[in-house]
Amino acid sequence: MNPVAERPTGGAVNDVVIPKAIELAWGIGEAGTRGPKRGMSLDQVIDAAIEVADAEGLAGLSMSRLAKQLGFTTMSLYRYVDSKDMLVLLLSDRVIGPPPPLDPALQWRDALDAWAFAEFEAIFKHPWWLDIPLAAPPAGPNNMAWLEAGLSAMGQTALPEQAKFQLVMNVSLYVMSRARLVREMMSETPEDDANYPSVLAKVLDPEKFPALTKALAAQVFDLDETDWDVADFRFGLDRLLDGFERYVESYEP
Amino acid sequence: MNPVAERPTGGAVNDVVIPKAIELAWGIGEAGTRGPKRGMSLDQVIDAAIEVADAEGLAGLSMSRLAKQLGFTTMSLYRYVDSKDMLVLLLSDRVIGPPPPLDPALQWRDALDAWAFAEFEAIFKHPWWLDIPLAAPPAGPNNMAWLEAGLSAMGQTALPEQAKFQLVMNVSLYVMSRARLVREMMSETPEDDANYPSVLAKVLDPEKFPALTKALAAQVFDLDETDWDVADFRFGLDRLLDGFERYVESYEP
DNA sequence: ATAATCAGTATATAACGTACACAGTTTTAG
DNA sequence: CTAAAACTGTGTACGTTATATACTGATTAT
Repeated sequence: MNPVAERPTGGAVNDVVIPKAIELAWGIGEAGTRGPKRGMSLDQVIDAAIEVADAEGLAGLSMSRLAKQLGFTTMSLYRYVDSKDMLVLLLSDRVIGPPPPLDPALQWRDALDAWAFAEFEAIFKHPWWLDIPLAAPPAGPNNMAWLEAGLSAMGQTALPEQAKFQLVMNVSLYVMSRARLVREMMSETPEDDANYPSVLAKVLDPEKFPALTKALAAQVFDLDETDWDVADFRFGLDRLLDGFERYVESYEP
Repeated sequence: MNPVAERPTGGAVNDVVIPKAIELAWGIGEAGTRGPKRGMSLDQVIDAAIEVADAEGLAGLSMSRLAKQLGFTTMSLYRYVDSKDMLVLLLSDRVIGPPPPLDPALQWRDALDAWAFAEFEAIFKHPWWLDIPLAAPPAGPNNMAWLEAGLSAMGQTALPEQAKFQLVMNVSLYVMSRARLVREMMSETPEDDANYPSVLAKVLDPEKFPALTKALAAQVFDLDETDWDVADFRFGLDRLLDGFERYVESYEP
């Protein structure tokens, strides 16, 4: 009845049970010395998974496909990871990578702005990242580093911690939402693109949808311009940060 | 070589091919008169799918599970729908329902605010809606009605249509992101909830994550308060609309 | 030396979406 | 009025998926 041996999963420090996935993400796995040497490392598995997803999307990433990539059998992967969900959780932190260093001389608004653009770009290095269903609040080292960078951008302000956190989070949510939109646009065939406004025009009754019809007539849904996406990302981010600015000013009279 | 008969899928009006899914969403399916009467209707299928998803989540909605609900065989469903993806697409419009009527006397900010809260509440009537992967830009009647309502809320302003659309869209994206967050919080066991901050505390090196450590010490991640979610939703929305206000004012000197 | 622990493999299972062929029903064309 | 065409729901079958389980063999601690 050893209470330590009794613990079902994960390691524990000072009565706090750390989920196994988080342990693995931070590399706090106690080695385990007996038995044969491993044929690969968890890092290799994760990196190979990223290769597969880069090539064939998240939907194309199956355990068997990944095993083939590594030259092992499907089931061998389960010696490194408890489940596919856990693998994806590790992926989601690894693939986003660390944030770029932020110039500490920047004012909070410029810093947050740069941070947002950096996240936007980081996402589009592996767009399938957006397909990962977020199950638990992120706790991997890269995710935490991004959060750290965002929070430190707000460090100059006199805001309470709660507010800093909320603002940073909201910027991140904005970036992810926008990235999703852009990805959606990209994934369409040019034919569909051209069709969308005309389909709407056919389907919408101008009497029931006057505002929409007006927007449609103003070619709101036509996205011929080359960098529709970045311009709109810029626009929305500026509005968002305008709102933040007003709030920050209310703390610096 | 009849060019009409040659068309592979969907109906067409004036050279614009309407995708079949959109036809079905708007109920523009030409009946098809020959053959036996149908045992059910597409609406019944969709409603049953909503029942299943309400009971067992989107992951629990399989074609066979849905068929059982309806008392038919799995394959019978494919007489109503080309694929599960198409069913889900129809679901995504049906389940969000129509927007509530907006008081036209409201100022744009109050109207948008009410609109955002209404969407927030609508989502939480069927939280699994958030799990639906958005494949194509939404074009169903309910989605369009929500968009119409949002745009008409901005109708009083002097903004160009593009800007109106962007602002409305950004509010909607904010609502969805926040809803995702709240859902994530809800889905956790109270035990995990309590653990998250302490796990972070164990894992984070205060030297490498000073800002995060400070936030952690300020109990930013402790969510004991009863309505944590609504308060933060309110907060972020206010900041967002503050930003909009500044922009709108720049058009009304 | 022997027992415990680990690695990778092989096999098997349940669930999934859906292609396909079929039998029965209703409407339309000749 | 008959026959063809179009449509319904069903049964069967296939390929994929994640993963449980039992195994063989390697390595190390006792």
